[in-house]
Amino acid sequence: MENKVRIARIQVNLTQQQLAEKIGVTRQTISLIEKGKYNPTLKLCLDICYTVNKTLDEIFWVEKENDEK
Amino acid sequence: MENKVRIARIQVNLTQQQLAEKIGVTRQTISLIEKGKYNPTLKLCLDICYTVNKTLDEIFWVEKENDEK
DNA sequence: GAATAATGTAATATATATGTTACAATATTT
DNA sequence: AAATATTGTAACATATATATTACATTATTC
Repeated sequence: MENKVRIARIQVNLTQQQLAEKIGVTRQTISLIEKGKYNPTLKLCLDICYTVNKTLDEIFWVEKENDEK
Repeated sequence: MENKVRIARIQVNLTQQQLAEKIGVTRQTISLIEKGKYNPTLKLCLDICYTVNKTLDEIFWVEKENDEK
C-alpha cells in the first residue's frame, strides 16, 4: 500500500518520531506506514494529513489496480 | 466519523448489500460506516471509492476539528 | 571516522476493525 | 395494509492495526 507520507513529512521538516508524537501514535507505526507495510485506519490517515498539511487524495490515493482476480 | 458513503452509494444505485458484496465485506460493515460508527481501514475506504466512482477526498475527507484538548 | 540521531524490524501484547448470526425496525412494493 | 426488501443493531468470535520493548542498520554531525 504505497503512499506519500515520507515525502510530505520531510517537506514539513518532521522526523518520524516527531510526526508520531504530534499524532499520538508510535514511531514504528509511522515507519511501517511509510514502508507500505501497514493498512492504516482512516482516522490515522486524516491525522497524518492534518499534520503534514495535505489531503487524503494527495497522500493516500492510489488508482485502482484492475487485477483480474 | 461522518462521511458521504450513503449518498455516493445511492447515486450509483447500489444497496448496502450489493456494495458490500462487490467489495467483499459484510453488509453490517457498510451500515456502520455509513452511520459513522466505524473507523474503516484505508484499503476499505479505497475499495468503497472505486466502487462508487469517487475519490477519498470526495467521500471521506473531513476538515480538522480543532478541539482544544 | 567516531558519536549521535534517525530509521528498520522482530517478538509479543493489546485494542479494535470486521465477521457471524440473529432479530428488530423501517422503507418499498404489490 | 400486508408482503417483501432494506437497513439498524446487538452479542460474541476472529483478524488485524497498533503498542511495547528491544536491538540492528543507516544517515548525519562533530
